[in-house]
Amino acid sequence: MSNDNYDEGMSLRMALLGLLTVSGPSSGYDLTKLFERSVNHVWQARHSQIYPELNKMAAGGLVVIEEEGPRGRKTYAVTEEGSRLLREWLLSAGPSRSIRDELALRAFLLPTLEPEEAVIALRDAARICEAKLAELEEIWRTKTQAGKGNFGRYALDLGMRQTRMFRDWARETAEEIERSIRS
Amino acid sequence: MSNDNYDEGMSLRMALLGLLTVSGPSSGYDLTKLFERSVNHVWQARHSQIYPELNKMAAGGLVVIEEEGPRGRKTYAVTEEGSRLLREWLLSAGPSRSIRDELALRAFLLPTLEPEEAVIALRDAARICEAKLAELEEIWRTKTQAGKGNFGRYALDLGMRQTRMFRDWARETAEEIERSIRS
DNA sequence: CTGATCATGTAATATGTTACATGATTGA
DNA sequence: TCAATCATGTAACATATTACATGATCAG
Repeated sequence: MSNDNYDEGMSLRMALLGLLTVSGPSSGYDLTKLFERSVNHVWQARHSQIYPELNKMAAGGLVVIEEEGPRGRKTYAVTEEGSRLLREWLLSAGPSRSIRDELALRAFLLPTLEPEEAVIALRDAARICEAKLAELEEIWRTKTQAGKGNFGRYALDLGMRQTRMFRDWARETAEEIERSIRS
Repeated sequence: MSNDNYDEGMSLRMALLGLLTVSGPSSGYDLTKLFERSVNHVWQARHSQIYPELNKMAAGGLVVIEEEGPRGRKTYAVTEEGSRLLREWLLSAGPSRSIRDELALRAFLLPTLEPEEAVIALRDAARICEAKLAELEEIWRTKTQAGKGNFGRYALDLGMRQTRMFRDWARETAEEIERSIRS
């Protein structure tokens, strides 16, 4: 039951399987923090969503409780079946774009503002990106020093590219609008 | 009640206010189609979500039923209050990135595959981007020809940049993995 | 012994998808 | 007349956020 032929919402499940695959057996608590530090740039999930999902996954045989630790800590590990499911999902491409990007939506609605105000909002956005980028670059430095493998590195690279791209768009669009104000 | 101090989920509301602002008074049916043809690239909503939301918005005084037409058709228009709310939302920046991007998530999880398979999936992703890019560029051409104003144009530009960025990332990452396979 | 962090969960509510349901109008 | 499209809605379910709730362990 739950989600077997319901392809949406598979994402959280896959994200968890992926994190478990790479980081090895982990608790829901670990996974919550891993989520925040890694996948978070493209997908969010809180502990209140992660814990029940792990229970469902365990019930479905995608993961097993490998060990029980100190304060009720449960360490999960991916099973053969979980591994197979993740692999299949990753290889089944499909041009299915399920995107929800609030920042892009804001961008989309920007032209409903007066040009002067749109410029202010765009400069704001660019400034936020700049800060974000500095943060990501700092992580990049610490990450490439320690030989922590490539997981997260590709995604981090993607995150930095994305942030740069958005910053540039915001700047250039602001300039374009300013030009059109003056003319 | 409903969502007043609940900042998530404000997005659908804002998208509808934005579309109404730009396209003028429209019905739920119109808005559903407008959604599909425009905002859809960054945010999705079905009619089953749009109709109830419009009713809530009308109850909250953000829109009014301006006219009732042929088959129960109701034409909504933005009120002063709705207009003000949209403007405030757009000007309240905040580094709040609420993103759910399935494609990026897949990318993130790629390193869990065998290198050879990851390369295949990356090439696949790049190919999909290429197709999407061609599609967006076609829209760009028809849009910049007809003087339909700047609505959608900034967002379309952003969409194209995003797609290009992702395609390049996929390609370059594929190449990097291939190099590491050979060594 | 005390505050920070580890660790797991549930409840209430909001958001989003699929499927179901109905009927009017238009154009061929 | 009949198929396509216009037009609105609800019901059941899945997904996600916020807040509530509890207690163990560790470091100073």
